Amino acid sequence: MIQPRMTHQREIILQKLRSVTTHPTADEMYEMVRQHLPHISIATVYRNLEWLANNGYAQKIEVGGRQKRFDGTTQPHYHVRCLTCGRVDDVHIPVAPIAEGLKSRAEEYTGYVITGHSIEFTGYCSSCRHNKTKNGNAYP
Amino acid sequence: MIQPRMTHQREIILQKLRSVTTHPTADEMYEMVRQHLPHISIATVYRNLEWLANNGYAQKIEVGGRQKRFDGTTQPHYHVRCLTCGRVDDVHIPVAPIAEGLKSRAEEYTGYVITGHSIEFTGYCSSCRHNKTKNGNAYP
DNA sequence: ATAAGTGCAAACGATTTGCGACCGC
DNA sequence: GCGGTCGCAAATCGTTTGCACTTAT
Repeated sequence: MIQPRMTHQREIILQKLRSVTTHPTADEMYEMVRQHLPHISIATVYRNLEWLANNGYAQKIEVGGRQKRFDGTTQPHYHVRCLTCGRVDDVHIPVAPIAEGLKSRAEEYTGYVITGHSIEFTGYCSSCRHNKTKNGNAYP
Repeated sequence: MIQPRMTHQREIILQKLRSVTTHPTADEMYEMVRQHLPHISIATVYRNLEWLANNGYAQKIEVGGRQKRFDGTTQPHYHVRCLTCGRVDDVHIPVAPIAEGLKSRAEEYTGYVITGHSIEFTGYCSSCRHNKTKNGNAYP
């Protein structure tokens, strides 16, 4: 039986994650947390983000792009990702009614037992539309 | 101005990709193509899959899991991923009517210009439900 | 006191890149 | 022949892991 501990590092990581509405990557979290805990290791950040996600304190979101992102919110919702700058924002469309319709249809068509779904929108955020200074499209 | 060439490697890669209904990862493609071109390099496979995706011959699909997958089909559709074995199948739900409703609502809520969306279902495929021999849940 | 958690550095898996040789057009 | 493409090996990027040391309970 595991006996989880609320360490100082874990506490700060969760607090920082909840303090933002963005969806930071592990290394963005590392930079944020380092301001309070300068000696923290990137491995500790990864381990704790994983732990927080597995224990219902946060969610790990696997959207397009190379890095995984983390979300301090636990209720289900959808995401938009900017194709220019890579930022990920929430889409506050009600999930439940959509989910019902999709789930049953998907089960019929595929023979899977469906346990979840996610929707990722892609497009251009307002700030990227304004500064047309293309940044090399780092996030295709 | 670029002058793309249909090299032997590119041709075989596309042909192999179109010959399957699965959604192979780059290294699965490498193994498949190697049966015909034993000296091909994994780098060539990556470069060509990227090229095919960027030039409308295939799509790169970025679902959960560590590796990206490729799809020889270019018309839009959704995917299901098995949480046990990691396989990805198509979900033949009509995309257009769903897309319209979602797109406009997402734009309203976020201020993004939405250019696309993808839906990924997760669940358990029929063969994984039958062999309950858990394989360590390699694909969370 | 004990086992969960840490920091560090090294290992890892997936993908990308630099470069000289090669081959479609 | 020119320039796009190849194969190879090395480099890079994000993430995970082994290990000796801390620390919360």
